[in-house]
Amino acid sequence: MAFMSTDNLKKITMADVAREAGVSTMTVSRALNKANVVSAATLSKIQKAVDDLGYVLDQSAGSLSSRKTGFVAAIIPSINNSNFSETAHGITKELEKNGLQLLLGYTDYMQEREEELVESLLRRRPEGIIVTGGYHTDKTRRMLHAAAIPVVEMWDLPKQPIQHVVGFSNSRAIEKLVEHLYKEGYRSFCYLGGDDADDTRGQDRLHGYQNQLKKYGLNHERVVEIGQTPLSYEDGSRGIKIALEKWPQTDVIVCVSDLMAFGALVECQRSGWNVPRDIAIAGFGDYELSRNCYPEITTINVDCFGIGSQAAQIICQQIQSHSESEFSNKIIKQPIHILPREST
Amino acid sequence: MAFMSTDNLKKITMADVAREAGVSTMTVSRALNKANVVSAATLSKIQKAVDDLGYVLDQSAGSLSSRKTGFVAAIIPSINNSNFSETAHGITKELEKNGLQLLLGYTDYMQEREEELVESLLRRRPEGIIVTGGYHTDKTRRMLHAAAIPVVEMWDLPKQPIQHVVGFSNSRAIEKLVEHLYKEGYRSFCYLGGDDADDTRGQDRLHGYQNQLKKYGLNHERVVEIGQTPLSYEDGSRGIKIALEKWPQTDVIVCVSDLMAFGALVECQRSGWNVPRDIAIAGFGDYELSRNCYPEITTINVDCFGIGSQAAQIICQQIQSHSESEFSNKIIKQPIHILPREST
DNA sequence: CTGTTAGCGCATTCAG
DNA sequence: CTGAATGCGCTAACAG
Repeated sequence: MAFMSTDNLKKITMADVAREAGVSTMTVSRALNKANVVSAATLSKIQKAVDDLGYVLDQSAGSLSSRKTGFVAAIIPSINNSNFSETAHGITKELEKNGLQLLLGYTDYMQEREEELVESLLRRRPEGIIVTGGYHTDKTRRMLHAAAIPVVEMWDLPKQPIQHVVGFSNSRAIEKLVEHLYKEGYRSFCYLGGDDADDTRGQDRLHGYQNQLKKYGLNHERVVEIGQTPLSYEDGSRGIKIALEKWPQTDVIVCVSDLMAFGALVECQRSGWNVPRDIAIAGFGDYELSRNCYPEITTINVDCFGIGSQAAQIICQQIQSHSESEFSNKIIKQPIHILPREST
Repeated sequence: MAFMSTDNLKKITMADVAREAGVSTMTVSRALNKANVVSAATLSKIQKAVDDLGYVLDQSAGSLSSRKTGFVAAIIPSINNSNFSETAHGITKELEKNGLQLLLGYTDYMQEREEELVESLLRRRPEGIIVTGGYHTDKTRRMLHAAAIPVVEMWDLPKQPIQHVVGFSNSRAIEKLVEHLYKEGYRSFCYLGGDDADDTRGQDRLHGYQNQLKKYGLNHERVVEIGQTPLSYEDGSRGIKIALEKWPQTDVIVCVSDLMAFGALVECQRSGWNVPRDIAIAGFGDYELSRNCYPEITTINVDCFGIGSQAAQIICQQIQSHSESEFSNKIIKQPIHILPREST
């Protein structure tokens, strides 16, 4: 590639393009915004000018004028090795179709960070916002309300939804899993989860576990709480050792996530315990991993990608039909599927 | 929570806050931008007005005026279950410290999407941009140059860097791995990779593999190319079956990624082949998984998080010391570590 | 189909 | 430490 000159460093504006093409800036604006309201002749003149000058539209100026930023904000706990990355993918895909750009914020599982993230994202004037879970501070709720934009809560079924919801009941999911395992004949249960009070979805899952066992009159107190979110393999490995030392009669271990379940499974392989003969293991989340390990892990499937794309769809609809629609709040309950596999 | 009234739906601007606090908008602006140049008395008046009105600063207007958007753009292939999510995390963390917001774009491993992504991100007037790899179309290069902002290429060592680089040689990494395996005594190699010509880093890895084997005068033609990026477990499982059918004498399989390696490992477990006794397996990327499975997978470590945070650091430095610095391009070569583990 | 006028909501710059 | 005037680069609204 030839040496690139450092000349045209001064910013090129729409006015430059207009002058070059011999039209007004308004015509350039129309041409560039794909409004098919410009004659073919002028369009090509403008195209040429744009190419010659290397002009790129300045949306930050445009959105000030049009009061449409084209941003949608989303807040998720983490993007690493978690179900939420699938959700982020789903959101992005859907927004892309509508020409919207995602502004992503991570809390790193620190609930208290949500408030500041919401504020800093709101400064960008997104046209909609997606948040994870149903637990928010009062100030957060106030800010979201004042923003007067579509809000979607996802990954849970909040008791007091802000507006729209795309989620499922984490406790109900585990109840169904326990029910399934009970029917399979398991009676001596143990639970592996995190020790993080902030992880509200984790807490909900534990409650679901305990509720269901109480219904059966079974011992629901064999619970190992170990590790901070994001929980991972090591926590599962450490957890199962503790569990089986304390309660060697356990025949099935329910894990708060597939990652923990896999860690537990690997620990069994190392220790020469046969899964599921000696001990059965179940997880949560239907990670790609859990259907691609040996033995495959019994788990609960939730449509992570679908949660994201549906949440984004709601935002897009609300933006287009700019109805105030206080009365059309959508509560979308995602289906949950128990996937019995080799590990139980 | 009490019923929320739908009244103050009209946008609240800085002028409203100024009126409420009995000062000029300029003073409000200074107070809110943390410039400690406002008297304590007026500051608290402004704070009160902001709280009462629920005002949130409008950065999209501010950045037009100040010519600083506070955005940094980054383009990565994918965020799902890949090393790049760690890199995105590293970028975000570093930008956060500097009060910058990441604008993320995914190519989904489609090289041709980079061009349109660059253009749409540049419309947002980011103050810097980070791209993955060193292969870009001419138009992309032109746009990046014309943008006159800091550019970092990462995850590779381009022959013709645009500006700054944070990366490593993918081919050199595999050469080192093959060298290690050779010293361990392996002589009958096989390679498992994708069949995607677009995956330039994958191609580089294959070349490294073949180069090193040529040096040893060993057969370098046992290559199974299967699956599109992002390669995953299934590709590894299918690949190792094909490989061992064709070349049963193979004693070590080198995989383009840990995910494929794990898929291959699981296939061995299912088929009752002992790893590493019957067949050894090595991967690439040092995924958390590969040190938490059984047997642990020999792999190549690259500091994914560090690549991201260093790339972001360079951007931040360049933004602050707004030097044109055509001559201070940083080429940061990341270290590569071979991690011998149980699978070889 | 195209141009003109006005202004989006802030921060820069210069005065006080 | 505070205020007034001005304009960032673009698009809405209207007129032709």
